[in-house]
Amino acid sequence: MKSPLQPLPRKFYDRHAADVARDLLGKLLVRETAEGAVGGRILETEAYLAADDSACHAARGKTRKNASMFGPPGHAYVYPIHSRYCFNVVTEPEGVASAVLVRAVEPLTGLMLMQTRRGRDVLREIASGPAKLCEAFAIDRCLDGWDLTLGRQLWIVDDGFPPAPAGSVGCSPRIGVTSAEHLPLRFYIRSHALVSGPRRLRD
DNA sequence: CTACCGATTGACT
DNA sequence: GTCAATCGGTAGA
Repeated sequence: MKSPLQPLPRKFYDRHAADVARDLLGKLLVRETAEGAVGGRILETEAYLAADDSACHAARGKTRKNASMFGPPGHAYVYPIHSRYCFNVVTEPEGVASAVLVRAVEPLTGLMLMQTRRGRDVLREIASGPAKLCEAFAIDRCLDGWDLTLGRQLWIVDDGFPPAPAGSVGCSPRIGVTSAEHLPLRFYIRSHALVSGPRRLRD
């Protein structure tokens, strides 16, 4: 019998990024630091593909910034943008550079700590957005390349929460990208108040 | 070295 | 809805 807080195995991530993005919905993101533990359920993801995806950071080859994407699946890819951070999980075998951006989670544990880190109380301002989520979970450049299957510091678990039924999962173009903007690679829990973006992209 | 720009957010109309 | 702040990464002189 597995522990309910067992990290997702590497094979979960060793698949096409769009499949991983869809299947991450409903999983639990967990973060432990000296300040305490926080956790939240994943509500919204975006896939960035290894092939035919000009919006993927790896589309123009390997650099120091995107090196984690070229590594093994199940590791974090954390990058800075606009003076903030975004958190991805690396997918597909080593050398196939694809990833899934986690855009929103529903805060479940450690809400007070997250509110303190964010400097805000309103639930929708805690982790409804890729950079908001990183601040609430204290995810920064130090965690770029972190192995998410170790089950410490930062990992993802299946806590038995029922998978989202097909009808409750929305799919749309990715938010904020300026190329390949038509590809339907964003996945989210429909009509959930804590999904990021304008209202029309939430239901 | 400089110039440009972005997988964002928060403040404002 | 609009828009500016902000700064690391990248390309190019």
